[in-house]
Amino acid sequence: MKTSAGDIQFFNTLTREKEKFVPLEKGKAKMYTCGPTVYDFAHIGNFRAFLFEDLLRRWLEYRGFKVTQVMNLTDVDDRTIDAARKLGIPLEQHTAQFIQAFFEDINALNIEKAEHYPRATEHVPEMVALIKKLVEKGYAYRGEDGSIYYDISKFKDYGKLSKFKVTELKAGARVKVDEYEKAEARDFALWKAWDEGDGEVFWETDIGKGRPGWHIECSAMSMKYLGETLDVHTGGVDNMFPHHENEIAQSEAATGKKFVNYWLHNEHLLVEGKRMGKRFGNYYTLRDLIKLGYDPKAVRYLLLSTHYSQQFNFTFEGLEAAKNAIERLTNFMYRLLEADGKGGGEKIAALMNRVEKEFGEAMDDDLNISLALASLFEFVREVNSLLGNNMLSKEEARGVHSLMVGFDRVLGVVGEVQGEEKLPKEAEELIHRREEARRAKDWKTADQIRQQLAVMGIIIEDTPQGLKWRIEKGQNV
RNA sequence: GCUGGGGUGGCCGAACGGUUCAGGCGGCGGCCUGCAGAGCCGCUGUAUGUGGGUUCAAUUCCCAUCCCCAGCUCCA
Repeated sequence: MKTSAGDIQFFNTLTREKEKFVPLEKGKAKMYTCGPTVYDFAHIGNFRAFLFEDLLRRWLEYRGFKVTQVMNLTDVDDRTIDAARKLGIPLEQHTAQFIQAFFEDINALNIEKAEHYPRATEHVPEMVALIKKLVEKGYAYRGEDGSIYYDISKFKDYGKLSKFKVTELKAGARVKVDEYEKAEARDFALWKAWDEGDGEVFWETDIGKGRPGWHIECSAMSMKYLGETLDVHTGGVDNMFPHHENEIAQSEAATGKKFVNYWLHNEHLLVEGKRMGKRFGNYYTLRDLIKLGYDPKAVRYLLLSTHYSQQFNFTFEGLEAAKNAIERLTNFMYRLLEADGKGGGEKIAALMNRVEKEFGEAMDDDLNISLALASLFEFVREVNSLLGNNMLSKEEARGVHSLMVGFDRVLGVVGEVQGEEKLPKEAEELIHRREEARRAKDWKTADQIRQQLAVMGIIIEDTPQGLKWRIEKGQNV
């Protein structure tokens, strides 16, 4: 059975084909994952992207790769400046609270930490250096307004990611020619000369007073932390053009090297069939959902359970289903801890081999999570059946448990399942009284006590092997 | 207009030329249980937008057609 890395395939936007993942350096994966623009709370559509990136990261780790992930925090751009201006507070003060909120949210969603979270405002010198290089090489020019633009006609491969033809863009009806003073409408700003709208937000640099354009931060920061060429770059489909296209243009023009080997793009989240977006007002933040009583883990499961390249329609019905699916997995983990049966021998070993193989092959195939989950649930059902027949020894159950923990290191939805929990004294007392009541067939008292314990967050179950209890997690939500 | 992604059972979602078209959720019934919970088993009537074609065989390939969604200068 194959459990080693080497067979992972990704759908590469650059080639529009599934390709075997071959890293630059054996056993290592360098990824640049698009992060948030911190002008407001991120919504769950944003989190779909971050969850996809998390799944990708976790899968590479599962396959033994040492991952170096960079996630940028865009803390200076038109929107952050506008938002701070409207509130009349300094830019840093405005973005700080949303950076903090962002980390709280990804923590709640059990998203693994990236190695680096570079902020645009802290990398202006790197960006300026890159822009200077592009000017020197003749890829950029200064416009009449003092801003510096990238001349895409100089970059032969422009459009290779999004498959747009430059000439068509030029003639495109929606190009806003008035927006900037550009020699050609399709050129984009590398450096924006200060104007009144920027207020206090500007840097005095060799290339003038102003601020960086949007795209340059990703080129500069990925180079700084990952080198001139990286393995994987991810982001939402909306960023494919122009953002990622421009990143390629900037980076490859500056270095003369290929910027990214594998481009992965996640599709959008829809709400009631329409794209979720801040400009449409039909969005939920994670905080909204938590306020409504939903577990962030359910949100995680829901957003993860559909392949990243599919548009996904968010519904509360789906969220409910996700919650129940996690519960099934969690219950399974508890049952494993309690198992103490005769032993299933060959059967359980075969089941474990199969699920490990199927789960792995599915995930290797461009993170086919649906198929991976299918094999996982099938496994759960079959092992549950063995458990029901008391056919699983303590030893075997422990083996299954650690296998499941391994899967959950990828999925991140179950979390710690503790066997040895402490029961409050009064609860112990109540359980004792209930047992007595049951022995006396005083069902009314027994049910009353069970209800009382439930209010305390303690779940009681009567099984053929005797009474079982556990403390309900997430009572606070 | 140009460039992409889709249309699969009550809902969500795999598979993509061939054993019964996974799996989850929901519903119903059964087993177990004092009841409940968990779990297991069964069922959820001919599920692949429509019309053609290729093929021994199509959800899967081809053609046509309808519908939905997205991108097209700063929205993940």
